[in-house]
Amino acid sequence: MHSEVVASRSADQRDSRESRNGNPHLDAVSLAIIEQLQQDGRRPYAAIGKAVGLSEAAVRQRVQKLLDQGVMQIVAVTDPLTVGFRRQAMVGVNAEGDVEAIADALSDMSEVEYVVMTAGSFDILAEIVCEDDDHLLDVINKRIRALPGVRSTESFVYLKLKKQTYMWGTR
Amino acid sequence: MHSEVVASRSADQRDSRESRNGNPHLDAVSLAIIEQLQQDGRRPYAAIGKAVGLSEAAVRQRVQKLLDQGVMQIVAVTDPLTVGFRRQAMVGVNAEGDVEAIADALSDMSEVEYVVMTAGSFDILAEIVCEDDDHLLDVINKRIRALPGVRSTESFVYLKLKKQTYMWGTR
DNA sequence: AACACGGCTGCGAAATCCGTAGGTCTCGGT
DNA sequence: ACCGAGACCTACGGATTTCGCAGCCGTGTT
Repeated sequence: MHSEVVASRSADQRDSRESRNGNPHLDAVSLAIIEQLQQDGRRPYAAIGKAVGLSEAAVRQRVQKLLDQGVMQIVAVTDPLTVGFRRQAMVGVNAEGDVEAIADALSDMSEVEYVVMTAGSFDILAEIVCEDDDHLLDVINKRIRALPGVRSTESFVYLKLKKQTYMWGTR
Repeated sequence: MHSEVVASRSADQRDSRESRNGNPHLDAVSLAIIEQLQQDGRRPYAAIGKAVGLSEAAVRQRVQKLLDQGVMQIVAVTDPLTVGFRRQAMVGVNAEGDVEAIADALSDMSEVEYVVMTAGSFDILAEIVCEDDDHLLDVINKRIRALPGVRSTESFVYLKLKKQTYMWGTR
């Protein structure tokens, strides 16, 4: 049937401290719960409990804790194209000075979906979601390049999205 | 209070065909429903109904349809770091020949979270999620560079994730 | 030993979900 | 003009789920 996760109780309870990097530690059962919710964010607690070998209430408490801790969130994700956003691009940014401040400024823009500081020939990568070419042009040229400290940018306009998963932790 | 979406009934019902690009058309009410679920994927239908001005059953039917059509999915998303993936990178790929086939090959790799074909100095951008440096190195050098048609790659190792939203359609 | 703490179970009440029947409006065919 | 099909909504009762809480059990501390 569905692979039960049998976890010795005592082992579970020992594992509920923080690991050294300050992140909450996740045991096998919590990972299994996350996997269930990655398949269907609305799956009932009782069904999850049956799959991972826990009571409904226990699953509910764990899920609530994972949400509170910010380990996961349960959200609707959409295909941008069907929601009316026809132009997307990844923008590589070269910056000088306070790079993190620039990353914060990018994060404040609503058209910017994703910001990450990187090592390599770009200091920052930012994903932009726009309604049309004019909108995209405006964001890149007028707003991003105008930020103080931005030395140069390079844009990669999306032609075709091939894969997009939310399956972290499910391998 | 919370901004009600008042939609003239007749206008709604007219709007439920396919738009010319084959994508299901979304009216204001469906967008409002999506917004609600982007804030909390488990929000009860009745609460959503109150917010968007529809009955519980109507919301339920719309949500089901949006899921069936693939317009959205309700899933748990996690912070990769807390789930044990410590190294991430964006890889830009230059390719020759059948670029789409290469993108497909990348998509088949479980470590590859995100693949997009682009215009610009890279043909493909791929996001890699790995457990450690060895794993990352292995994926990039042994598996990606080994693909026939891959001319060159450039990697951007993630230093700090600054923003990651799932708020498409919410502006 | 006693106690605090974290985590699990069990249970009853409240809230939610689900299927379905029935109404309205629009469009298309006869 | 009329009728039927289809899309979408509301209403409603029964099944299911969620929720809060009391109680229990290991573990670690004093």
